Amino acid sequence: MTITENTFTGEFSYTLDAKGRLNIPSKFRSALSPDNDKSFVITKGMDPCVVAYPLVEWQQRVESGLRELSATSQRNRLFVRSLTRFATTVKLDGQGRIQITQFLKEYASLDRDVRIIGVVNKIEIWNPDDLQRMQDLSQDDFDDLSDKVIL
Amino acid sequence: MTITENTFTGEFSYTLDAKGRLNIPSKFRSALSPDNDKSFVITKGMDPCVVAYPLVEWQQRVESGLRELSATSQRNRLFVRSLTRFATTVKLDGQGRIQITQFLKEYASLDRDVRIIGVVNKIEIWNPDDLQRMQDLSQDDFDDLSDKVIL
DNA sequence: TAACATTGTGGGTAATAGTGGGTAATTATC
DNA sequence: GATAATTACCCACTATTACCCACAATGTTA
Repeated sequence: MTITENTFTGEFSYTLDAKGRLNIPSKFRSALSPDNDKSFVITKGMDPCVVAYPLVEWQQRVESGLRELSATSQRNRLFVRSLTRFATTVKLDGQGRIQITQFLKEYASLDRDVRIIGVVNKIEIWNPDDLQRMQDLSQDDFDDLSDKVIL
Repeated sequence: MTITENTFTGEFSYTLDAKGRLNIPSKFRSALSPDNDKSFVITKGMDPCVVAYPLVEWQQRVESGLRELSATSQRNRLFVRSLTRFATTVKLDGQGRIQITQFLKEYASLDRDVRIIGVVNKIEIWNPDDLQRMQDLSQDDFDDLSDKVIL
């Protein structure tokens, strides 16, 4: 198989309509493997954005990872809670859109125009202004990380 | 086999048509190994040009590395985002052309006439004027690099 | 050299994608 | 249990894209 399933790249501009519906780029929809049942898990990102995981990615990588964290540590409990509290499973409608919850819309200050970007194994949904405000990596940081990837 | 797969050399002049389509030199197309499914990943270059990787090259060298980076680190998130945001998978059409996204056209200030050059494992797409403006390496730089490559 | 294949380029058309809105079904509220 | 609010499902419109066909120029083969 050539195209990598559940892998997302690129940046797209979309609009959040009056009913709170958001179109998912067609390229992302077709990258979703069938076992996801056309569903994502959306939750609060670490940055001020909404993050959407393919359902199976969430179950296999995130949920199972969180399971490993001992609940005796307060820090762990806070971390787990912060991720799961706002996590919602959403399914694509007939037109390929998902519904963004009120809380997440406010958290990421999403208005009408949003920017959707693919970040390998997940998707981020941004307010265009916030995205632009994110500072770039310094050259030093870039150099540190460049042994992970050969460009 | 005479030609090395997924290896590109030479410089070619092509035109970007009104629909944003760009022909890939026939030599490059035939060098693409079949497992690429006639696809490239195009993205922002470090220089003001568009870079195109054969799909598998991108998956093996870039994507798989990015997958290993935990998103709990802010630096990692910035790094992954900076590389994937501008990356799009494009497939050759029946005539062997790819579609250049609006953003990349603007970034590399690509107009009608473009210069395509093969850079071993990837392809660069330049505005001819910008390419000419790039100065050549000095003899000192050559000396510094001479232990890396034997000419 | 004549016939043929390939390559770069252009354009028409059908299919798809993104967006908006109506209505029925479901859920929540009183 | 009746009503209001929300959500899910369906239909519709427009712009973009993908796919197909065409053709001139160049290269190749018999």
